[in-house]
Amino acid sequence: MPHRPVDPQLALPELELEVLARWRERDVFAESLRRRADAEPWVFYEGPPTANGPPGSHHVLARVFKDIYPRYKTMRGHRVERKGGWDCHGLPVEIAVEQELGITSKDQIEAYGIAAFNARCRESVFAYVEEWKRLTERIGFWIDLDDAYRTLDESYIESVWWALRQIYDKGLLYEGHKVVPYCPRCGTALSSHEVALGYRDVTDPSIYVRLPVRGGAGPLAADSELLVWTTTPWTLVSNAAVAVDPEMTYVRARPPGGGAELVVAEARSEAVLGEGAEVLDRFAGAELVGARYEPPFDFIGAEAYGERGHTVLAADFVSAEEGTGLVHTAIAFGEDDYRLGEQYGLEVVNPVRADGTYDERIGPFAGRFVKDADPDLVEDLRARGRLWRAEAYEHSYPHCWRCGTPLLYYAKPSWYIATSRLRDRLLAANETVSWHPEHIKHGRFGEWLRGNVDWALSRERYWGTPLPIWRCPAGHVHCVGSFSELAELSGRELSDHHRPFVDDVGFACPECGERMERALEVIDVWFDSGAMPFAQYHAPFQGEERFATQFPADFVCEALDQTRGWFYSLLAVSTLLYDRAPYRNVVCLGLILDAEGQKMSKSRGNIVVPGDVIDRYGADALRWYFFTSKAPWDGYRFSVESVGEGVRLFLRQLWSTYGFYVLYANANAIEAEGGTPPSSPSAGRGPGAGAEDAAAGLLDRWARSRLSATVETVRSRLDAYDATSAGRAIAGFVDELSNWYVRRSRRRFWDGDPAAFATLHHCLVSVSRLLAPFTPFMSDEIYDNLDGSEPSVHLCDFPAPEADAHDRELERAMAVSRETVRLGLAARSQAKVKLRQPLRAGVVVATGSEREAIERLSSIVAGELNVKELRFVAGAEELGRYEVRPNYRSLGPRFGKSMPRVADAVAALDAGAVAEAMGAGRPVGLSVDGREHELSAQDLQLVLAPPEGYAVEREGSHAVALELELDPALEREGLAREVVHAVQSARKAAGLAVEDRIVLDLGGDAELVAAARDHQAYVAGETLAVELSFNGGGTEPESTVIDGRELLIGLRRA
RNA sequence: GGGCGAUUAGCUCAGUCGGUUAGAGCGCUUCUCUGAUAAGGAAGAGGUCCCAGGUUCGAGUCCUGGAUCGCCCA
Repeated sequence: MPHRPVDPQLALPELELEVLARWRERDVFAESLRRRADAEPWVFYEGPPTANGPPGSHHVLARVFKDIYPRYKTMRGHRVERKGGWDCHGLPVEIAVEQELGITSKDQIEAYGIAAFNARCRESVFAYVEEWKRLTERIGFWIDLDDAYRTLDESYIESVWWALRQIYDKGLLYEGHKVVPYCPRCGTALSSHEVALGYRDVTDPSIYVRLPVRGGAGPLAADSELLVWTTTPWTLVSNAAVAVDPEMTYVRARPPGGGAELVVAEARSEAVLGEGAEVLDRFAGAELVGARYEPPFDFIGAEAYGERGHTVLAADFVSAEEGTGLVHTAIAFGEDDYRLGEQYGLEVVNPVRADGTYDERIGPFAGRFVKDADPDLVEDLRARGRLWRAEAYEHSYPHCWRCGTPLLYYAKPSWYIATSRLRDRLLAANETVSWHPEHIKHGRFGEWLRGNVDWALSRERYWGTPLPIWRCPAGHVHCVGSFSELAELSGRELSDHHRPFVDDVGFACPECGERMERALEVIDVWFDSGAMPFAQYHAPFQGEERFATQFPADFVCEALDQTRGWFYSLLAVSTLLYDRAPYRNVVCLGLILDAEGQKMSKSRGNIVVPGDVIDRYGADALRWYFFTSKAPWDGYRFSVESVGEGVRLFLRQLWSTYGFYVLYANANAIEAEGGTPPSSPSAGRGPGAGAEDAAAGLLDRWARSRLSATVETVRSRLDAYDATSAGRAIAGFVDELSNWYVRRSRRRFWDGDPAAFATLHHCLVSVSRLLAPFTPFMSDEIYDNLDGSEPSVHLCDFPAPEADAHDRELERAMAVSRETVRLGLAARSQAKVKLRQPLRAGVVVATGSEREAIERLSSIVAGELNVKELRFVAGAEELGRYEVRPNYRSLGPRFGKSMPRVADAVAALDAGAVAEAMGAGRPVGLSVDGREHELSAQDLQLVLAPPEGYAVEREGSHAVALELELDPALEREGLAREVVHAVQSARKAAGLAVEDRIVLDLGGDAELVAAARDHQAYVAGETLAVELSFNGGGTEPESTVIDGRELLIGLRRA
């Protein structure tokens, strides 16, 4: 047999394991790279995961999308290196290890020992690496994990040091203050990631504070008071300034109950002062700028902040949605405050100690925890008449996720990269990138870049790339750019540059000769991953040539949450070093939710384990689901069941079509053949085959044309990173192949028509190549069995459209014909006449090109409808009436507001006359509002009105009616078909193979037997009976009832 | 609180340049076809296209506001 028999019971998981074994045995992945060794590179970057936990469904999602495009591009002729990567550093790793060790603070880590702690971290990040490798292979993700980059490697760290030195040399690396969330109990700053864990709804005081101005100036009177709002009274002791929006309108108003004039934003006046405040003046915020006022507390004088202390400043963050439009500003305790202070040169004054208590400067409050002092501070304000109003305010506020202490926002020293100075360059680089979905580019990502602030690089942690900064007591700074440089300076060689080993390496300051010590921080892990384009090759120390061909990437792909993560860090590092984008195309994947739309989480217990899906439906099914069920960036409602549907619909349909081919190819001893089908499809058949053969040729041509069109679509969609549409186009073609081409060509396969085999073979092999990037397992199985001229489909080129195969005219004709069949079947169903009963004629209403199209394919239509002939009528008169409708698309723009009256006038036209005029190509006159207009054919649509008393189905401009009257000959033919059907069932029940010949004997109802006798040759031919007799069904007949008549069937293998 | 996205049949999703009768698959009911198919075909039931305004001759589609959900950020 030329082909392995195909098990109709598709067992994908088992099949895939066999294919995997074949890939290993034939070394297919490596071979696919070798064959493209000299081809033009197409560059993929792996965004490194951390293997300190098992891979989940979202990882599988990312990995299959990371797989499909490289496979596609490889087949299109590119060399696509696929170097894996592992992200090894960072706080999440440290936290996991802390949990393992049962410790919760930095003190405990240091007591445990940094070296030992980091050793645990090093182990932890590879804890699940074998599981990752297994799953990666199992889902068919081709990536080289044996040569993966690892961010903890010495070579990787050295490249990162080099990059930081470049940035330092450009003057973009500096130490500055940043307001960070800080836990006073744990004594450490928290990362944003940690802060996000600890938001809680709390009630804080919400107070309005009066700040009397010092001397009236501009619109202010001498006794005016500024009104500010805050929910953190404890920060009032270090009030440095008041911020206003210079563009906003403010008022000076006397509140309803009298008293001093208060200044608030006009928009907040009523809400804050109450109804009936007497407005004395209106002015822009700009006029307030520079005014001096008395601070809420006197503990710290204006001079401590500098020249502009306790004055009104213009700011861009003032809102009039809450508060008063005048914002209390404490430089040390807020992000906006701090920036404003920087902008106006205000000094940072922080009277709060590291443990969260006031220092001695705050007199009576010294030593108290700031949050606890809130009520007393408010009381103090009230006693001094400085409180306008106090309320309770409910909002979400961050707390330490470990100990529950409310976090304080503190200005702390930290190392920064001045990315904000490169904002325009970042934006320019972003312009060169093609984002999928597109809205990310100028939406989430673009907005983020526009709001770019300097990159806070340092972390007071342990497990990370050490910051290569050394300082001497005189404040000189040296940034080390390589290991050899450090060795030269210090005279020490390290085999591991992690903490703590690098910490005690010191050297003499090149400027002053004093000993330089390392700044103890490590760097943000995101910088690690952002450095991967060069660090993965240890460039520029090694691998510089490889880097040159592998930068920038053509393609990266991660989940949406990486916009501010890896997508940003890559772009930032690349822009800092090379002033260009590190990638050309980005695909952003959405989130995976459970079947109810809930986020998957361990606590909800709704995690879908990828292995479960794969064991049940296979990796191809899972991949197909991710690729085609929806646009990947919209996210998924994922469950084991949801994957099953795609299997049934598509993979089984393909498998069944493939199985059909193999079954009959083997039965007819058709050899595997690679090439295209013969140009003359009916070649080899006897003379005078006639219309049937012509139709067969048209079906073959149609299949090839649809294939070519599909190839074109798939290529253009994949080129646009739209796997969803591409996959759906393939599914559409497979459906047409199975439910139309094969269905209408079955007889030819039974008869062994080489043209049919060649066509289907060509289509299936092409589909296997189209599908290779999507479902690499099944496609390779089909390819291997049907073609096999290469060791794997993944070593083939991607199909190219065959320009000469594309016959749009034929495709249109087939579409109309299929529509006609649909109408005819509906008419049959309405008349309750079985399809096995032949009818004399189908009457088709169609004109012009539609009629020509159906006529051309009439034997196909007639065959499918089981009618002896197809007749055509041009007019509707015989079958129904026409209605005429306006074509809004063409008439709307022309008539505008008169359109409703045009529609009325069109409805009033005589449809018959319009049909006649249109048929003759004459314009149709129309009178609207007393004026005459001429309408052309394209302005009007003729629609068939529902007829009465016919078995007719209509839609749009054409319809099909069936002649239902039967004569005895037709009835007998119908019965003969029933007999054939019954015998076929009996064959199947007896377990015969499709090609088995039989000896058949029939008996039972006289009319059935007579019908079979009448059509003896037909019955014998259809059932492969080498002998047909009518002796009552033999000795042990099977009995079947057809329309109340008994048929006795006796059959045995010949 | 800010930014981004989503909301169309019981479920999962299409819906082109704004065009008047909004589709498919799954599921359900009834029928049908079958020398590949757990498939296919037909009919039926199933819709306030999230809500409210607006633009327009005409809005699922465009604009504004709101609701709900999700993500990112604060």
